[in-house]
Amino acid sequence: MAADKREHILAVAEKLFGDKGFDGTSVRDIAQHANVNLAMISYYFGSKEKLLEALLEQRANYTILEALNKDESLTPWEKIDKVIDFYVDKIMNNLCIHNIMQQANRSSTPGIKELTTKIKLRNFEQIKKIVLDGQKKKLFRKVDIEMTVGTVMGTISQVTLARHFYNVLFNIEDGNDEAYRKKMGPKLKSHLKQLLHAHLDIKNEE
Amino acid sequence: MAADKREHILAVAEKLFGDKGFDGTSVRDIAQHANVNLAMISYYFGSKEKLLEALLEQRANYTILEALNKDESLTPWEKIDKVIDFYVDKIMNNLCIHNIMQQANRSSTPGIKELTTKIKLRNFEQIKKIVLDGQKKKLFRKVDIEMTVGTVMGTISQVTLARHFYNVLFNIEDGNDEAYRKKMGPKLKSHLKQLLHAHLDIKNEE
DNA sequence: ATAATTTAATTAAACGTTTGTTTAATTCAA
DNA sequence: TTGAATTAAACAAACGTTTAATTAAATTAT
Repeated sequence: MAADKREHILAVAEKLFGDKGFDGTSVRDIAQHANVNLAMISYYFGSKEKLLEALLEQRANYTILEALNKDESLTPWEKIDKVIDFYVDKIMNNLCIHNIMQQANRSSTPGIKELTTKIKLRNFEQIKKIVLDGQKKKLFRKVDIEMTVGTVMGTISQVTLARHFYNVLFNIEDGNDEAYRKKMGPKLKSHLKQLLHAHLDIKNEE
Repeated sequence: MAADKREHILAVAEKLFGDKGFDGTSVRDIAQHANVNLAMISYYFGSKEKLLEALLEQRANYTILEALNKDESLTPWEKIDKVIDFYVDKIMNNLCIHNIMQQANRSSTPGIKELTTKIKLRNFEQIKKIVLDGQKKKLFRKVDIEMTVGTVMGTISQVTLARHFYNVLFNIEDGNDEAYRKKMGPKLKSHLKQLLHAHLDIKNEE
């Protein structure tokens, strides 16, 4: 069936782009790993670049944050914790696509650059709302919001990007996605929560 | 002269690898931008991979941290601030090589992978020492050291890797290195100091 | 329902470039 | 005059993409 094959190609491309980068992955690589004729990729997607665009557009449906922000029953503190849980899970379960997005900023076509920036901006705005709300309610102190969000995103990115470094640090087998998730996911969550609580708490205002 | 030419090729390669990635940069690209015959790159370095290795080995002389750590006159708090200043300056003034190191983890030869990991491990150990010392002196509270260092490295990396994102956020012209340094450097420093002070201060122990 | 016809999916082969690297000849400096 | 530096040209391999032919599926007509 056609739709299944398309999806399969996308899944294979995600893995390969994530592991070896866009430029480091050839169309023949993808075709071979997907057990698909080379020409099928041009047939379905038009080109290698378009394949990447299709991949990003399909995988970047970060709509849960908006929903979370509309939930009036949650306090800003609860929202912060939920955002961390959501983000860490999301990225730890999509290591490849996250790596692709981080790398997509260089070289690639302006369209892809703008697409990834748009996604990041949308997420940033949602977290910003939470922090502003917490400040209005006199729970959070004054902080540099842009940099605070950068710390959350950056800490998580660090764990997915410098993966080999953490494999060595924690004796995790290279390439074992499941073991990495299990070890680093909980570590990331509790660290980020503790960090943001100390950072944002109005009691720590200087 | 020979040594100068070698250095010039390294400088050009650094810029191009940093901008377009290792796989996205061709040997002909480098030769052309360096105004050097194509064959000179093989002649001087042996291969494209070896050129990258030479680049990393030359640029990764992070010895200042060790010196800083031996300075007994500084308190742990002062050391933290100095490490942040040092790191931010270092990376903001070497945006390209930092991007290269972040990307070098995928695809590339095991030798390069190990080299970048070794550098990161060395830096990690130095910061770890400072934190442990602060804890021994009852100034810092108990924290997850691996993740804390990850936050520092990750926040800085985020600012260099997601550069286009911050260009949009702060209305900085794309590609203007100097403007980026001037805007983001101070922001990074003051944010990280405030963040770590709240995070590490034993008074914020829960 | 079956045959005819049209559309979609799939293939192997070839296209022209670009890739990293090497060669063999030449120029330069010691 | 010897060895290093530099060059233009060529190398084979890999690249993304296209072509033209074939098979499978869907649609229409009988």
